[in-house]
Amino acid sequence: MRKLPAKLASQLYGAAELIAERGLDGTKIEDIAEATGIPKATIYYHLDGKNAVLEFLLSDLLDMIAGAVGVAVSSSEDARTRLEAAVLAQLGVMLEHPFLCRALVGDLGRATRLPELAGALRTAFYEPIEQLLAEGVSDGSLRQVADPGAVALSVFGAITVVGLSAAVEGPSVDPSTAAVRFSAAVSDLVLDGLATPGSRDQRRGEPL
Amino acid sequence: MRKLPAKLASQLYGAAELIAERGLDGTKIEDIAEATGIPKATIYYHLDGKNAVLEFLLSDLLDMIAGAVGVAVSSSEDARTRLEAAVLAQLGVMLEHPFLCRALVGDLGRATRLPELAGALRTAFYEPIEQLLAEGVSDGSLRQVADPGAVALSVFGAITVVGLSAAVEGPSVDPSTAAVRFSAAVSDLVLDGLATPGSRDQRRGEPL
DNA sequence: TGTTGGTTTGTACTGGGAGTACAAACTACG
DNA sequence: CGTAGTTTGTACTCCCAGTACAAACCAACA
Repeated sequence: MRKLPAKLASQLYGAAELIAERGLDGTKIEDIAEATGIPKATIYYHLDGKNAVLEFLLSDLLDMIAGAVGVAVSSSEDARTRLEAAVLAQLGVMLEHPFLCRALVGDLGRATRLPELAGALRTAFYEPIEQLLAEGVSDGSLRQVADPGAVALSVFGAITVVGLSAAVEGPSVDPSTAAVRFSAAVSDLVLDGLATPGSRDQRRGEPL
Repeated sequence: MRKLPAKLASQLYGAAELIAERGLDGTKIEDIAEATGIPKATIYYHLDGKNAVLEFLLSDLLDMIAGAVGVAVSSSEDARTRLEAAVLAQLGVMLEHPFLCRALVGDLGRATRLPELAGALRTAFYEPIEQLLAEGVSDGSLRQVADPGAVALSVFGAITVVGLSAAVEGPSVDPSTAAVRFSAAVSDLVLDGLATPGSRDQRRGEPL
């Protein structure tokens, strides 16, 4: 898979909506050719088939997410603040690209079975969070939990599902406003939890 | 799609691992026939094709989850406690059926495009939580949040992603122990949050 | 026992679409 | 011009889902 020329790359995005709508299987190569204006023969000249089309689109999305989150995470604030920033960054990118997100949900299975993508998925979504939780414990802005791995996974799940679900609901008029709204909800949950002060009865000994 | 006889139904589960491993597309009907011992012609006599196989398997999984969560939710405890029970119940079923879960992730797109399943998915996963959060506010065991819908979605995401990821990691030796462990982590996060007491600086005015 | 109606299964076929082969045209650069 | 990469149309091949159908099988029941 040689790196394909910028022009073709940009045309390929025209296929995202199609794939999002019908899934990769429901989308014929001919359809992609028609939607993008790139003839079938040319597609096959550059890419190794349908999967490669999806792989190209999704790895791009994952790069964007990883990039945005990376920036958010590397400020000099405390970990708690950076976590909020990371949540916002991830949701921002996701809402900015609803079709890619829908394609991702739709062919998640195939995506996880494509080795490159599986790794990129981890890098984009999961690792920054895991990292941040650890740093939060060090700098005292986040509390220690019993099972950091599982908790990081939960946080990752909370963010991602909100983002995907928003994408599936359909493109929003104003993605960045929506991102702010959703990220507030997620951060609220993840930082402060749902228990009322009165019902916080079984903490593991740290003072209230 | 007439209701298919119990014997065939049970045989069909033999296809779950196959589908989980390779995805529905990577699985030929002939493979399913071989794995289950049900000849292709018989499969087609009862089911409307490959999708129907998946649909059958998944709707069963979703029923199990909806059932277990339903039980957990309908005790007479306060909402907070029932939420914990629901988390445990959902993860319990998911870890009990890793192959079905993997098939679900793998063909999530197709699943959401199958109208019956999309509804069942919502019923099994999302609605009970949404309900519970509302009840928690009434009975005082959970706090009020600004955007209940988005928060419910986050909680749903946290649970589900943990479950799916555990399923993808491979079947565990002792599913119910694993379920307890994971549900503890999720409940811990969802109820108490990650902020340290010192950093709880921007709550919306409710007293600490 | 024969008859009827559903189920089971093997075999052979059809059709659609992914991917391939290939040659002709086009482009760029020396 | 010549050489090398790219673009594209056309015409394939091949695989596999789904269908057709007929023969067997298995009740129940008169």
